[in-house]
Amino acid sequence: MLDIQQLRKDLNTVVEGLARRGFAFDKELFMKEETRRKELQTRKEDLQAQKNRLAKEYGALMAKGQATEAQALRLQSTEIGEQLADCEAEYIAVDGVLSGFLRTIPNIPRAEVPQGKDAEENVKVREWGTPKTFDFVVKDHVDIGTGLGGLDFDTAAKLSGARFSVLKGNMARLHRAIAQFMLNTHTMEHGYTEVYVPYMVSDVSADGVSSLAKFKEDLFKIEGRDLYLIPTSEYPVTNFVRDEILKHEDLPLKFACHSPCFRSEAGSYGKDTRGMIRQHQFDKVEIVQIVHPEKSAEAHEELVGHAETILKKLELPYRTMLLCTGDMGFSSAKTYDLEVWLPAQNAYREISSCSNFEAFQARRMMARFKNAQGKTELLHTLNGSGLAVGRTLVAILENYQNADGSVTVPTALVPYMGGVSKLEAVK
RNA sequence: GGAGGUGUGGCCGAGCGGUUUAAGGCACUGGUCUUGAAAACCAGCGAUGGCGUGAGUCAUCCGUGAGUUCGAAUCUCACCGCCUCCGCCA
Repeated sequence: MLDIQQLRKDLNTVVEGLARRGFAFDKELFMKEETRRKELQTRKEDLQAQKNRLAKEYGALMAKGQATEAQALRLQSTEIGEQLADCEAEYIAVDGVLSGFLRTIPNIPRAEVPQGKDAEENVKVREWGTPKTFDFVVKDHVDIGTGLGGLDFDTAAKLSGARFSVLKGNMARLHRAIAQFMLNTHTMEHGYTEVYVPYMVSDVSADGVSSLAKFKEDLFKIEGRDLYLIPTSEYPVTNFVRDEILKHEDLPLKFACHSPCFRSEAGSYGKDTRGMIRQHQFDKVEIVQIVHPEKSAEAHEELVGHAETILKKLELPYRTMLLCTGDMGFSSAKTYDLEVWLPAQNAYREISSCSNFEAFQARRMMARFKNAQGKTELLHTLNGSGLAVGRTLVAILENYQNADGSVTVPTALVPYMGGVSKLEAVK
């Protein structure tokens, strides 16, 4: 959510900022509703003040036994009460429209975010590793995984339909090893606190991190309950600080969380239908930081570095992309995507997305802290995938495949595999 | 699922129809004292929004929402959370 004060004082800057990401802000609607809202609020408060005064005077008169005089005040109060009821009803209606409108406006991109309309215009900021050359025809992760008997999409389809997978044997173990390895790296080397969280959140929590009104369709909802399956553990974890006022000396908060993620993938029909790239359910290790507003830009770079460390340790070639204004998510002010090399696709594919939301989420969820001067201020929130577990598995299968169909386990993961250094056919 | 209890500021906790402008304490901030610190003492100290250059001022907020009343933290109803006991169960 944007700052209403800024909208009032500096509307044009906001409108221009939003235009950069292709969002047309309805200036007229906003000004009309906002003017009306302010009028109604002033009137409402004035009536309330009158009513408060009359009630007090009434009490004083009754205490003195002047019942007749008191009676007159009571009539007056009733009359004001009626006016107040009308005014209040209108205020609630206007305020509802306005705050509903405000909550569907995306964040303003930071100045250094390149202008662009879609992923085509993202900017590469760095590249790490060199894609390996193979002296045989490379297979994609589906052929490799099913060939070894470790990936089973047919059984998954029987159980649950499309976009699910079943893992077996050392393939399942490797999947678990990847998550363990990531979690250990972030907690033991990067200073994050491990958390375990609910995989369902309330509508209020969901609306704290993004716009529930806008993105309801992307989530799975629990029937008959106001609960949603989380599309990422950003949802529960960032909400730790909702409606809180933290102490500045407790900042930054850094959390790492391994969880499954559930996405309806509405609107991506026909996209990445093969394999594990795009699933209704996948695991992810998320890293979240809650920081002082002056530190968020710095924290963002650090957090991207933490995600990159995982790819480096796994020796997977990747590149770091700065998303252009048109490709950023709703709540983000700046986003870096990490793209890992997939030999079978002969392309880099997204494996992590690291965003700085600045005060956007904090304002939605009233996440604040007391600064050194004792004033309450909004926090800044950031998060990133560190990394998507399923896609990491895909990248390992493809990059570490051997001519005989086996897959070498990356050195960093061997200890997590109980010493197993190669995936062979599952019996 | 059944029975009972409970929800008040950053935290603890009093208040159960009208100077509540939410007591008191802890924590925090400033000051006095001290070589320094602690202790003690003095003072300050909630959130959100409106108006005002400003000192200020007004409104709202005691789990949430409705209601009763001239007036609600306080009374009524519904919902939600938490706690205790019983039942069931991984």
